[in-house]
Parts: sequence; structure tokens; C-alpha cells
Amino acid sequence: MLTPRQQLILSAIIEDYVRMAEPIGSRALAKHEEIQYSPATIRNEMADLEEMGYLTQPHTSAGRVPSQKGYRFYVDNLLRLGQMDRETGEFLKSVFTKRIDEVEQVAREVANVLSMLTKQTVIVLGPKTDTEKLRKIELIPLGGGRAIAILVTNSGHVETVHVRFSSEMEADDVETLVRVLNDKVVGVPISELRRTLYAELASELRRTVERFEDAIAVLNEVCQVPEREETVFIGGASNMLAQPEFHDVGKAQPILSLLEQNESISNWFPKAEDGIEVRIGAENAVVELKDCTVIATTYRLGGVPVGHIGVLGPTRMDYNRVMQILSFTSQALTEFLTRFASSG
Amino acid sequence: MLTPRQQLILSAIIEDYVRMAEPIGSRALAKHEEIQYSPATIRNEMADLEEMGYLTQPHTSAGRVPSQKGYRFYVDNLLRLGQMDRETGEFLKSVFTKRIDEVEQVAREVANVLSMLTKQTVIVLGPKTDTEKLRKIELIPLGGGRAIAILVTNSGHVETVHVRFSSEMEADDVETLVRVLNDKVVGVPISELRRTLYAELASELRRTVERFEDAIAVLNEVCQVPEREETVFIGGASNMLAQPEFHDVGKAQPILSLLEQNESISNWFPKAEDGIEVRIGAENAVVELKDCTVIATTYRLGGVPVGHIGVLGPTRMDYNRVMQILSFTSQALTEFLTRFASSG
DNA sequence: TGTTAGCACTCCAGGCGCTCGAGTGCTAAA
DNA sequence: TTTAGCACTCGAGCGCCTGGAGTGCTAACA
Repeated sequence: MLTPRQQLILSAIIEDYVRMAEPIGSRALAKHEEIQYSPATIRNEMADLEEMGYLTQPHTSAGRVPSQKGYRFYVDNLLRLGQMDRETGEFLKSVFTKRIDEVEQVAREVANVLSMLTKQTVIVLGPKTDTEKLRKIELIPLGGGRAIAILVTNSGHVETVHVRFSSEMEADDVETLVRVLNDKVVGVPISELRRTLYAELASELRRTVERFEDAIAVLNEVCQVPEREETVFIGGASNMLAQPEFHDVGKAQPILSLLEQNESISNWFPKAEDGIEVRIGAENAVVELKDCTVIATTYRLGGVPVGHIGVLGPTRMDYNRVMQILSFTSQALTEFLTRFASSG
Repeated sequence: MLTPRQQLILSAIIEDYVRMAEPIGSRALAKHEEIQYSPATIRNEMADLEEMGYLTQPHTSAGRVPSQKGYRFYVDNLLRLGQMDRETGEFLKSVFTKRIDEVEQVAREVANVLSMLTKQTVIVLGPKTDTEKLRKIELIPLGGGRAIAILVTNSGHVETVHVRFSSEMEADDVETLVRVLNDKVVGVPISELRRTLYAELASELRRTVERFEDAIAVLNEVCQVPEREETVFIGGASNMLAQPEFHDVGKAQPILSLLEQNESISNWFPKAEDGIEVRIGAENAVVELKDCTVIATTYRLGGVPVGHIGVLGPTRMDYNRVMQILSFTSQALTEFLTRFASSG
């Protein structure tokens, strides 16, 4: 384990390095008020810390730089999450007091605001709506064997699905179908839709609807909704280029490219089950992020995780500030959704 | 005006420069088969072309580089749009033969595919749906003075608006409102909605609905739909970083940043009224694009422009290929939408 | 035993000078 | 009008040097 003095030095090196983006030398550290030792002493400790793998040296006569292991130790043991600065807090609060009707709008807004506050790239996933309950189903025939199913949830979110069936159904049948659907299906979570429909509706429909197969086919397509991919909002991707570690375009390009593949984001995104998850460097699930850190958290609706917020940047990141902001935001977003769902 | 030989040389310089991304010298040009002159002759012509402003020289002993004026002349007078290469054509066609239900999906797909084909950044605007006709309106009350209006258009596109009114309307009134709406409003283009409603509905509603003010308020909010901002899809923004002119991060960052401001894109985007519009360098409406070229075209539905496709890259761009691809795509997309609207 | 001053050593960034080669403009000949 | 020849220019690239920041080690000190 590290001695308190080593911890103090490691901590100071990381915080300085995060600000300066340049290797930190013993002289510079000795100028800190809370470090009362001479450069020579600090050099000894730094040599030990390097031997243990918490620091590295770009070359012999340079200062020290935190290693991945160093950051990890810092995040796990040294970081004390304090209060966010007042200004940031006020600013964040104001985002959630605007009148907003659509949940997607809030997700987009959060991505933008956080990217401004952190000067990093922000990824917002979701919210998934498949745990919400159905309020109403509407089926609008378009002719030519097509129709649009409209599903309105609990919280006022609207999903639409285009459905096809092999032949024209009778207008009567469609009407019956919609009525039966609404009878049976209101209050069922979207993710349970398929199961409920097959369990409760099949027999009923067989009695009342003439073209039974068609009706089933329609149901089948309606049930595609829960299988939708998650929506992704990305804010401030261009902030990345301002970071000195990405001044070399070759470093930045693969990462921006990764972010453009919207569908695969949820494959590598850390889905922090509770609290905040920090993935440093090679801890990330894809090689493109081996020099990046992703800090992520979850927001909920009625206790159920419905989406995620993440901040992506170089490993040299202001962990403290970003974690404060994320923690606040996930909570505020959770509250917002709850308020939204109950009032809407 | 330029002599034929000058045109030949300018043309060759541009095409070589587009490929090599390096200043073109007289020796290299003399190696072209179609140029039968000695380097010395070419040098003389190049000096003239430079004097006239079609070429520039990075420094005294370097080759020549096309100026903005040079590109402009090339695009206006020298470019003969030939046939697209077979491979690209087949590939593009395949995009439009997939079964696709949602128009947005096709826009996103187009952005991605074109960015792969051109290795540039692609911007797809729209499609705007406000010239489409209404097929059906549905009003779903959420309680607490809120409701969701669902508007289904002609082509199967679904728009939803959240509306609020000051007090609870009677269930009867809502029903009446919906019935009256559907009677009067079907077949009206979304953009005409407000006018039609005020003209035809006010008196009718005054007779049939008890809380007249509330009904009007609802109508008012429903009419927000046409004022929605255009949807924007961007593909391959990271391609930009692969271009040598953006190897300096400082050049790329403001442009990527510009692309992130979705709302303002339509302010500077060239809305080619017909055919293809090419904006070279400073011709663009924003300074950030002073070293970029935007090539844009329009796609239509039923003769009416509903959206735009643009390719954004450095002024050193393969104008020929990009214009071929854009021209083909806009046509294919127009056909696709027409097919979609009539069948859907 | 832990801390610190002193010192020799290392190594990079950056400035300087040099050369090489690609490319030019000009002149004179074909 | 075209072209060969030639002197000239200029930047890229390489090697060299120097200054300074930072280190590790040793010896003295508390």
C-alpha cells in the first residue's frame, strides 16, 4: 500500500497534470503549499511510485506522468467528491426547469449542456421506453396492405410502427382489432407486449375477427417496437480536438469514427448499474479507446434504469469535476422523468 | 477568355492536384499524354494563368495550385459530367431497393452511404413533410390539461405534438373536436393547417363545442407542427480528418464544431433550387467554410422540394465524381419518395 | 533513519547552417 | 511560336550544437 506521503504526491501529480497537460517535475511539486518536502525527497518518492507502476516517464530527463494504474488508484482511493461549484450547479438546474414536452429533447439538451460544462464529448443513451406502460393503441390503415400503429405510453411518449399484412383487412376487422387491443393491452409494459398479446388475445380474436391470420400478422409487427435500438445523442465531439493528446489527427480520427457508428455504441458503453462507473484506458471494451476514459452513469424512471449518460475524453481528465457533474445530472434527470411521467 | 491550351492545362492541374494534394509542376504536367508541349511552354502558360488569378504558388520554387477562381472556372466551363462508374452506380441503386418503412431511415442511410462513396462529409436535410397532406388527426388526452395530437400524413409520416390547455375539457368536447377536425382537415397540406382551421373551423366549433376558448387553444398548439425545424443527418464527419488540408487540428475543429450546431445548418446550406449548386471557398455563407467546398442538390416529392443533400470537403475535391453521385442520388431519392408516397 | 543540498548526467526542444532537388523565369536558338 | 539550356530560388530534411529542465546518486545533516 502507499504511504500517506506517496498518496499526497500521486494526488498532486495527477491534479497538476490534468491542468497542465505536461509532465510534472519535482521542483514544480515542491512549490505546492500542502507538500512540505524538498525536491530531492519528492524525487525519491516519485522513483518509488514509478517502480510500483503508478507513474511513467516519457523519457529520462522529463517529469512524471500518471499511468493508467495511477489514475485508477486516484479514482478508487484518493478522490473525495466534494460539492460542485455553485455556478455550475445553478446552470445545470436551469436546464431542468425549462418547459419541455418531449423526452428526446431533454436528452439532446443534456448532451449539449454537459459537453459545454466539461469541454469533453458527451454521450446520452435512451431513454428506453419499453418499460413504460401502454396508454393507447391506434391503428391507421393506409391501404395497399399497410397501416401505421401508434402506441402512446404512460409518460406521453409516442412510438409508431409501420405494419404490413398480406391482404386488405375488412374495415370492420380493423376496428374490432383496435378495440380489442385497447381493451386488453392498456397498462401493459411495452416490453411485455408480445407475451401478453399471445396469451390473452389469440382466442379472443379468433372469435371476433374474420381474417385471423392477418390480425396475428399485424400484432406481430406491432411487437417490433420493443426491439428498437436505443437512441443516441452525442454532444461536443469536436471538443476532443481541443485536447492536446488529440492534436495528432491520427489519434482523433478513429475515435470520432467510432462515435459515428451509432448502433454499436451500446456495445462498449459502460452501463453503470448503480452509481458512477469509470473506465480508464485499456479498461474500455474497444481498442480505439485505449487512451481514453469514459465516465458513465445511469438515470432511471420509477427505479428502473432507462438510459445512460457518459463523458468521453483523454485519460487526463478532470475526474472530480466530471463525476460531480454526472452525479448531479443523473439525479436531476431521474427526477425530471419522474415528474414528467406523473404529470404527463 | 482562356485559350484552349490554357483550359487544357488548367484542367490537368486541377485533376492532378485533386489526386495528389501537392503543388503540380510543369515537368509532371508534360508527362500527360494529352499535353504535347514541353515543360517550358507549360511554364509560360502557367505564369499567364497565375497572372490571371486561376493559379497560385505556395512559394517561388514550388508547383502551382488551383485558386478559388480556378476551381470556379473548371466547374463552370471545363467539367463535362460523364457517366458514373458502373460499380458506384450499382452500389447506389442497391440502397434504394431495400425495404424501408420510414423516410427518416432512408435519409440517414443516404448520409452514410454517400460519405463512404465520396470519403467526405455528407449532410442530408429533411425531408420536410409540411407540404404533405393530412390523412388523419388523433387527439389523445393525457389528463392534467395535456394531450397529444397525432397527425398522419399522406405518405405515412407521423408527427406528434404535445398540447396543453388551461383546464380539463369535457370528454365529449374532445371527441367532437376530433371528429370536426377530421371532417374539415383531411387533405389539407400541413403548412396550410393554421389558415384552414381559422377559416373553416371557428364558426363550426363555436356551435358545437362548449369550451370554445380551449378548443381554439388546442388548435393553436397543433399548428406548431409546420414550424418545426428541419431534421439533419450528418454522415462521415470524421472523414474530414483524413484530408491532408485538415491535418492541422486547428483547421478541422471549427468546421466540426459548425456541423454540431444542427439548428443553424440550414442558414448556410446552399439550397440549390434546381440542379446542383457548388459553393467554393469564400462563396460559402460562413467564414468557417472559407477553405471548403459544399456541393448540394435538392430532392423532391411531387415536384415540390422537400429536402437537400450536400457534400462538404476541402476545395480540393473530386468535383466530377461528387456531382455525378449527388445528381444520381437526388434523382433516386425523388423517385423513392414518390413511390413511397403513392404506395404508402 | 529520514531528509536535503549539491552535482554530474541525460535528453529533448529549438535554433543554425548546410545540402539537395524540385521547380521556376529568362534568354537565345530552332 | 516553341523549346532547350541555364542560373536562380526556396523549402524540406539532416546534422550539429546549445540551453534548460529534470533526474539519480552521494554525502552531509538533523
